[in-house]
Formats: sequence, structure tokens, C-alpha cells
Amino acid sequence: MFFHFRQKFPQLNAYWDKYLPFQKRQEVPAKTLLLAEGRRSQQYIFIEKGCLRAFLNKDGNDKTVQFFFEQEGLASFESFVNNTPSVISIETIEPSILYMLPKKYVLQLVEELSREPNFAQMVLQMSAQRQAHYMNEFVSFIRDTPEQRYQNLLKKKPKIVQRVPQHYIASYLGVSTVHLSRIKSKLAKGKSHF
Amino acid sequence: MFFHFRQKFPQLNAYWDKYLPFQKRQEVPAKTLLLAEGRRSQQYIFIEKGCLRAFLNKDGNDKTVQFFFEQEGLASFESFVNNTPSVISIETIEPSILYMLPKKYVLQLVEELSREPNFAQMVLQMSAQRQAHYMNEFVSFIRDTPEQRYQNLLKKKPKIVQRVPQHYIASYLGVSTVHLSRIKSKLAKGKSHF
DNA sequence: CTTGAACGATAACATATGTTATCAAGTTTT
DNA sequence: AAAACTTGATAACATATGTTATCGTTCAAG
Repeated sequence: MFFHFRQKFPQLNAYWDKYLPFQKRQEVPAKTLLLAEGRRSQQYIFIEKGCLRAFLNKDGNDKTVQFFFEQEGLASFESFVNNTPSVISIETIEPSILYMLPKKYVLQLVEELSREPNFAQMVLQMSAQRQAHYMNEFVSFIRDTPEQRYQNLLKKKPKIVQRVPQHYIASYLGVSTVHLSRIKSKLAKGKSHF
Repeated sequence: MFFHFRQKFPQLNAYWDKYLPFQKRQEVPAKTLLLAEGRRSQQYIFIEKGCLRAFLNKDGNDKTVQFFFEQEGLASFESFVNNTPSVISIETIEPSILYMLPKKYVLQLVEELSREPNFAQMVLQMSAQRQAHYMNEFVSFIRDTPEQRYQNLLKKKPKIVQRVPQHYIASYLGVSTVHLSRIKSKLAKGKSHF
């Protein structure tokens, strides 16, 4: 979480560097499960290369809630703090190179950070931004049609559409693979009209 | 936000009491718009009596995202901190008695609180809990069928089903009023089988 | 008391979306 | 190179859900 905000809060760089040595580098193949639904998150994950997804399971077929790419970090922060079982699973989509920081060090880092002068303000801003992010995802999900959401993806995050297999996209949009195909062919027809 | 945590952090009571005088009591009829989509949230709202809903508009018909009742407080916290336009609207469902604390005082209160010894820890916990809450709402929305969500409501928040007109429930579940009726009649048939 | 909203049920029909099956092309494994 | 798997498109059919319209009830405003 905190590492996302290095640009914004340069004071954090020192901490980041200090905990670098405790990160474990790991190369993992595609479809490696990194966190299973129901387990407690045990580490912070930073992606050097590759791509992951967060998803949840429903009667065998799963729903993707978020994609992650190079230079992004992730952790179920609320699972750390509340020590609750994770409601989502995390796995690699492509073969990936990851850096993992065990929970122990994350908590230790937070403890150190909490003595930084403006830590409270930072936390406020961070959580406000994260909330805004989730809120927007949620709003888009309940307000927009799958077709609109797909066009949004194309426009705002073309990287996802290019790199990620279609069935993950479908599960992210909340439709079946068949229906996503229909959406694509419909859009293609629309465009060819000139 | 912070007032939700009085039991958990009794140190907050003093602040709460201190800012009581700045709250404006207000009696409003049903269907009063308190915050319009696109505007910036200007106050913290505490409900003494009545019931509100947060919703967002989509081509004329709206989608309810949350209900609020007596003794609950609400504010678009991220709108305060980020100073961004709200993505949701808030209105009363029943005639209500509210206490409003203007944004100015909320920020002032946060400023004071940030000098509390464990403020950072409190913020961490609060935001972790809120995130968990939104996450669960989101997960339930994408994982469960409308029928399951309705049964969940019945079980976990019967108050909502009893007090809130059905079309708001329908818009909360993400279905039309007609379909909610169908769900109810189907469940009723199921139950009468003895 | 009467009138008109607001609320909720239901039917009939239209549309959106899921499911299953099949085919084809591309990749990986053996 | 052959086999197995992954990915994606498409058709046919089934189901879920939306839309519109109608009706009865309740409840508040005149």
C-alpha cells in the first residue's frame, strides 16, 4: 500500500530502501495461486514482471475483480490490520517475477512509519484515495452495461485488453465469455460503417 | 466517520462533545436531496430520526447503494479529503431529524484529532474496516444473485425490508421492481410448502 | 369524504444473457 | 511431428430479467 505513494511522500523512500533486503524475489509460472480465499494475507507483493489478478469464487466459476501489472504492489491491507480471512484470491496470469515482503516486516514498517510526523495525514489521504478508487469501480459496475464497461476498458486500460485472456476480461466485466464475444462482434460491426 | 468509533475509542468522546454545539439540527421532509451527485460534500450528517439513502443516477432511474438509519452518521469522507465531486447523491426516504456538522468543523476536528497519541492507528483501523465493509458489499453484489441478496437482507437487515419502500430495495439489489415482486412471490411459494 | 399519489402484485411480451456444443487457430508438451 | 491444451468465435436453445400496462390497496392532501 504505502509503496504506491513514494512520489507523493518522498519521506517514505528511506523506509522502502530499508526494507528492500527483506523482500524475497520469486519467479512463478502462470496460474500460480498466491493467496487463497479464506486464508489470511501473509505478505505484500510487488510485481517486477508479469501480471496478476484478484478474483473470487462462486460455484466453481470465478469473478475477477482487479488486474495488476508491472511496478504495482498489492496486499490485502485490511486483512493485515483486521486480521480477517481474505474474501478474494490472487493468482498470476502470466509467468511473473515478484518481490514478496512478509507480513511481519510490513507491520514493523507500519509501526516505524507511525512515528513519522505526518503519518496520520498520509494515512488519511491514502485511504481516501483507495476508497475513491473502489467506489468508482463499484459505481461503474452497477451503473454501466457490460458493453460500456468494455469500451471503458479499451479506452482507459487498453493494456488489459491486449495482454489478458478474454475469459478473465469477461469475468471482470461480469458476463460470460460468449457474451463478451457478442459484444466485441457487435462493436466491430458498428465501426465498419464507413 | 469518526463518530462511528466512539465505543471503540472512548478518547473521542471529548471531541464529539466539543463539536456538538456546532451541529445544526434540521427537520426535513421525505425525499429531500442532501447531497447531489457532482457537488462536493459540505457536511457530516448524523441521523437522529428517519432514514436516508445514497444513490447514483443512470439515465433517469437511480441505483441505491446504501441505506442509513437512526444513530448513524455519514459523509463522503473521501470527498472531504480529496476535495473531489461526489459520485453519489444522498436523500431522505422518510421525514427525518438530522444533525449537520459543516465541513469546516469536521476538518478542524480531524486536525485536533491528529494530535491524539494513537490517531494514526485509529485511522488505520477505521479505514481498514471501512474498506472491508465496501469490499463485502461489492463482493456480495458481483457474487450473489438478486434472490440471494434479498434473502441476505431479510436475514441480516430486516429493518431495511420493513421500513424501506420496495422500489428502493429493488434498486439496491440491482433489479426492477417487477422482478423483486417475482422474487418475493417465489420465496413465498417456497415457504408455504408445509 | 373524495381524490390522487404512492405502493405493490401480476400478466404479456421483449430483450439480454447464460449454457452447451462445435469448430478453428495457435501454443505448449510430449 | 503428434497430442493436448488454451483461446476465441459462433449457433441454437434456455433462462433471467426488463418494460409496459393494468389493477387493487393504502394513505395523505384537499
